[in-house]
Amino acid sequence: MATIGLTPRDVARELARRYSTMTHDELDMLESILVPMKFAKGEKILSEGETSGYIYWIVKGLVREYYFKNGKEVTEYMAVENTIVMSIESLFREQPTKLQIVALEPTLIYALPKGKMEQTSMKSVNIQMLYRKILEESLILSQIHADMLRFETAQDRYAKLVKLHPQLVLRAPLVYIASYLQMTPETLSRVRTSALLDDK
Amino acid sequence: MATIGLTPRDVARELARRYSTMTHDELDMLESILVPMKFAKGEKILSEGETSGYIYWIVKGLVREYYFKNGKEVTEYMAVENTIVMSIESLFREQPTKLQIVALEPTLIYALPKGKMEQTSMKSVNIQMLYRKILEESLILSQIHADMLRFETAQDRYAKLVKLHPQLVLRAPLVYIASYLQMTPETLSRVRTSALLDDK
DNA sequence: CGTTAGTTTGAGAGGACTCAAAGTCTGTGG
DNA sequence: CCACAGACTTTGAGTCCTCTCAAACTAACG
Repeated sequence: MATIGLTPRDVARELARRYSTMTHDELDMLESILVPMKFAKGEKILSEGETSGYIYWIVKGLVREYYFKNGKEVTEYMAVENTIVMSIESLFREQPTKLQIVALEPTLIYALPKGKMEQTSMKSVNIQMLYRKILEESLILSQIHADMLRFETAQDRYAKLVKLHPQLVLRAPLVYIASYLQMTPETLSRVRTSALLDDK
Repeated sequence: MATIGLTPRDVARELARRYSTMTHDELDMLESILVPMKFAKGEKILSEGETSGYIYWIVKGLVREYYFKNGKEVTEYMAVENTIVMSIESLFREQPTKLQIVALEPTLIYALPKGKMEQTSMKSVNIQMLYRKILEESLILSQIHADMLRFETAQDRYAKLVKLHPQLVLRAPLVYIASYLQMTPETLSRVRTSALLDDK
């Protein structure tokens, strides 16, 4: 399999393309702080109680973020390649995480250490911008997610997810999609079969 | 009525205290970019279609952020004094806002112009930090809000709001609290009366 | 002090939940 | 390479929470 797009340099370029613009020197800086990480299917990326210091950029794979609520697992977020995951509360308040992150597929991540991002932000305006844009985009995404869940039937929520994140729907197990969409697995199963019927 | 805490200087100090630390020069800079705004009850702070350039810091009053979904008003957010409101998508993507902001009480705001915040961030590390912390805090709040709405009964959601934002519950009209909590006004009304009975 | 916005109460319908059980898939070890 | 175990998905039946629609009531504002 080709590895194009998977070297640290490629990743730095991709981040720059998406969130900022950069000189060669800045690309060098960014590249130098990236931390590559590999996870097998089912492996924990972040475990409960750890304090996270990273923003995770997913290069390849599928990842699930979840926590326990009233004794039940709740899927807070799922992400495929070319997106960002982080344990917001842990990262920014520097406290142990309640959110856990697992790989649902073999996953390659380049992690941005928060501390180094802050330091580097002081030296480079474009890296400062990169960091800020990442935060801004995360805010926008969290709003879009909230909107998807607001005042909609189970049917509509599922339809919207299919439109917004088709990859996710195709690759993630039903149970997790269900809890991401705030419904029981049984309901999602029924929604899916009736959605199929509607298509005809 | 006393005006302590309401001068630009006081506001700059309060922002510094909450989100960063600052030298006198930096306080001067911050103070110089603050834009005071006054709104009467019912007045629009941001109207549909405008492109917002501000982060609003509420010094006094109560504010509601809402949009239309399937022809109905949905309350996205409400905020009292010493909190921040902004139209995230409009501000960061520089596009016309779908979110509108209205004052539910006479409201005093000091607005932080995004452009100037960015410029000033390049001159001052602490203002850079202030800006970043504001974004980080907003992310955390949006998660806490999402958690409040997840997999809970109408009763529980209301109870949680009372705990998290008692001021809001006391001061905002029932209709808006209901739509903020994703339930109909009828349901909230019933929840409230039965909550009273439970207390005895 | 009337008019309108906001809140309460009632009755009925329906979507999503729970609990239960059967069926299917997947990966690991013999 | 097959078979079993555990994980995941589907199907069914019954219940309940929240919605909708309707109407009465109350409060706020000009």
